Amino acid sequence: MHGLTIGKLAKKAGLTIDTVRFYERRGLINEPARTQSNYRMYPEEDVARLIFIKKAKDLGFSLSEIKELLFIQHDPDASKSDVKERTEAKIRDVRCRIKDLTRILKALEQLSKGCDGHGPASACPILEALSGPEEEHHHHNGGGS
Amino acid sequence: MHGLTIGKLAKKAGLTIDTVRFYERRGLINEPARTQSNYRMYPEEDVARLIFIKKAKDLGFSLSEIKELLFIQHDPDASKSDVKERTEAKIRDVRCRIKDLTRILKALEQLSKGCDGHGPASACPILEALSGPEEEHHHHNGGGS
DNA sequence: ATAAACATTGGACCATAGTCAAAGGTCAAG
DNA sequence: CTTGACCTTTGACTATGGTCCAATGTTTAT
Ligand SMILES: [Zn+2]
Ligand SMILES: [Zn+2]
Ligand SMILES: [Zn+2]
Ligand SMILES: [Zn+2]
Repeated sequence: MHGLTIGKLAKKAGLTIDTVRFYERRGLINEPARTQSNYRMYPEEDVARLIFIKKAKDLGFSLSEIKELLFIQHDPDASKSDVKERTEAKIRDVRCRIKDLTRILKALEQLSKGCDGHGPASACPILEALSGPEEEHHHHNGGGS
Repeated sequence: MHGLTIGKLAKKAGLTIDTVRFYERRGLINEPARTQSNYRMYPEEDVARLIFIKKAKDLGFSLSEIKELLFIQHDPDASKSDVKERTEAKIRDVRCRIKDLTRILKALEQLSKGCDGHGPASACPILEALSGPEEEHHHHNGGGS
């Protein structure tokens, strides 16, 4: 018998069976062949495909973005620039999120610095700042994952 | 007549009616008094409370964390250190997320640098890197929001 | 008086990425 | 042949933060 059952596949890829089936429903992996008894039988290549998904996820790509990357990977007409553009878009997205978080961090640090941490909360400058008048604030660019 | 209907309140706070009711369900604002005709009537203070929520949200606090902050704010026995500790925890959380994103950014930049963007995707080093063998990777500290 | 604007409730639905359970069929070992 | 491990399906549920809808009731303005 050649091929892997879903359990073997999941184990090789370091995922759960549920996750593999979830990716199938989402169209990230092809519906595999079935045995006479209706068990899914996967080709060895699907291990690599799942590892691809995991790695891309670790890089911050969403499942739908990963789906596109997988499609590109298997499209003979796709060009490197298709991949590179998506990578650069993700870089912009991540940079934007880092900027947003950095602004938040600065604001939190300012607030924390203003509070000595002693005495009743009723006189806490952090709470006072949050209770103060409204301000303008930045709005985040769409972006993926 | 004193007090605000939900529409006025939402407008003053810059939220939608649905969001105000959602916050009520989540216990972020008290259930308000009702008129004879069952309309919610809010005290003016609730405007400040909603603005507090918005500001805390902009600082990266989750609704359940904000609920705690609001509770502290109105607890005569609460101390500044309760607030400060939560602020510092959020600072650690945000720093951790920035670090995670920075690692991701570096990895994406490396990948992007390796690809000239010309030619067929079949020879794209980005896709090759994603198809390669598995590596160890960092695991993110729990953390809130 | 009548229409527009506003309020009420309950519940469904969006996206994201799974996770779990129930009820049953299949396969390998002892 | 039975037990346990493995597989099948459907569908519900988790967490987060809302958003929208229908059907109905109320208030306000003209
Ligand atoms: Zn303080
Ligand atoms: Zn941003
Ligand atoms: Zn490339
Ligand atoms: Zn982290």
